[in-house]
Amino acid sequence: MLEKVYQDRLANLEKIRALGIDPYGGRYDSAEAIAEILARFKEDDESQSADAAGRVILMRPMGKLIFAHIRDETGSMQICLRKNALDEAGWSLAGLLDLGDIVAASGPMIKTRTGEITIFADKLTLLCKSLLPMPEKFHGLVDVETRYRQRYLDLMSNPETMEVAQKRIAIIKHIRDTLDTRGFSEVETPMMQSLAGGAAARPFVTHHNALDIDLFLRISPELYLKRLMVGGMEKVFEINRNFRNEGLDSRHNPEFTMIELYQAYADYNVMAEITEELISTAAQQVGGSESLAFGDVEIDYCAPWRRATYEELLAEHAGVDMRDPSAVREKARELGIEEANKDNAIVINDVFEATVEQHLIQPTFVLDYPADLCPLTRRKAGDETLAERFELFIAGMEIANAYTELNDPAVQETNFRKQLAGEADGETMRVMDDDFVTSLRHGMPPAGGLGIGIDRVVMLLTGRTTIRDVILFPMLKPVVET
RNA sequence: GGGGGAGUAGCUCAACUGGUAGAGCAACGCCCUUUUAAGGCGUAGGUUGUGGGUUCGAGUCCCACCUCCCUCACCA
Repeated sequence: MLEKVYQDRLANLEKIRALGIDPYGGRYDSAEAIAEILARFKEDDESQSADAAGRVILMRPMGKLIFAHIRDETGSMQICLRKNALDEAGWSLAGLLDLGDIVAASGPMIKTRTGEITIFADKLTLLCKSLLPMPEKFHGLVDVETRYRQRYLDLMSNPETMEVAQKRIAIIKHIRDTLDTRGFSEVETPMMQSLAGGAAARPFVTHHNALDIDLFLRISPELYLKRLMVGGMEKVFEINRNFRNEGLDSRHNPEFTMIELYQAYADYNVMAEITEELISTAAQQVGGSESLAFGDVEIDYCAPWRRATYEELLAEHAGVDMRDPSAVREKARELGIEEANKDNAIVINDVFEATVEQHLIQPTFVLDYPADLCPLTRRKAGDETLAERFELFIAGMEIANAYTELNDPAVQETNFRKQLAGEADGETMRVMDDDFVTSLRHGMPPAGGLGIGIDRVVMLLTGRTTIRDVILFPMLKPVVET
């Protein structure tokens, strides 16, 4: 059947060629964005005209008159093709159009008696013949697998998919603009690293043939951005992909987009303010409100957000004092968490993840993590057991992570060497990076650093509860030919 | 990786307790100059994800495999 449609359309393509028309079009400069055409339309003015280009998404042929809807990136509108108004080749072409073809139509623009703004074309230009059928015109494309595997079909037939993609673009642009205003510079650091540092995650491994060395796709840009701080760059950020060789689900994709930023002479409190500003203003601008639905909850992005310490939250939700290891271990056993061969910090964190995170629905900064969990973070002044770190949770998801950066090379070296019992293999943050320690010995200014998961922010601000809806080409298993 | 669910025409979906696989849209032919998912008449379109099995008979029941979704674990 598909083969028959294809053959029919190929036949139409040859008929179009026989009319002397190139079925694959060419440069076309005169089209105006459909949203702009519709916006400038004036009621009761019959002297208007317009020129629009887009994909044919609906067609209603009625003898010597064809109504069609075309859609461009900005919207869709009706065009009308009439035998009387077109030249002979133009009318022949109109008869050979299929759904999915890309055309341009220009001519007078008036409102029909049913109230629809319509271009009554006196010129029809074929810009590209489509040889395969569009998804169903009313229901669009529903099959999730096809939506992900053939995203172009999803984009062309489901306007909300295009809308999410545009909002993602707008959010990232908003972040860049805001940071530019604050005096930050965007930099690029290695995606391929000989040591996978800066985070705790299993890396992807690849091989460089000429050097005959294994390399890791980065799990974090952190240690490179800090080297730039040592070099004298005071406000830097990078928006790029990180790669983590772990499970896939509705909140995790193996490659995901992070922004990391560093500001000299700042601390984690400054990072919290920046985080609030970036996300709350993005909610306003892109989501249209500071209160947005996510699943069945309503998130209020109006700053300032709740700030609570790790210790307070653990007491509130787990009912234990994190400074009392035996109480924490007892709670862990109660929760069914294996604790026997793990260090205290690991057990505390397991209990925290099991009891607290799911309750952090409204934006919440979790402050002051146990220092042992944070090898790259400065200890808190006045309490060496805590680190000046926050994580931001929204809708139970970790959205951001920030430190007052550790710039003491001796402490950094010690932390790199200290492997905590109970950390999963290959998922420690304590990878010895001698060159990084050397850089700290040259002196890194005190600084605040921040990482924000862009995909998850886009999820929140577009109300999408699966990460695959905000990544245009999410990871899927390749189709196996059988 | 564990548990649960799904896969039927190009698309969106039906098919009772195992009994001749259907509809709408799209396609093809004819009619139609103001339609709005246009309408009317007609035509064509299927290895029911793949491979086995049970049965007189399998889309339906059983086994294995593939892919996707949900969920748990890991993780941001």
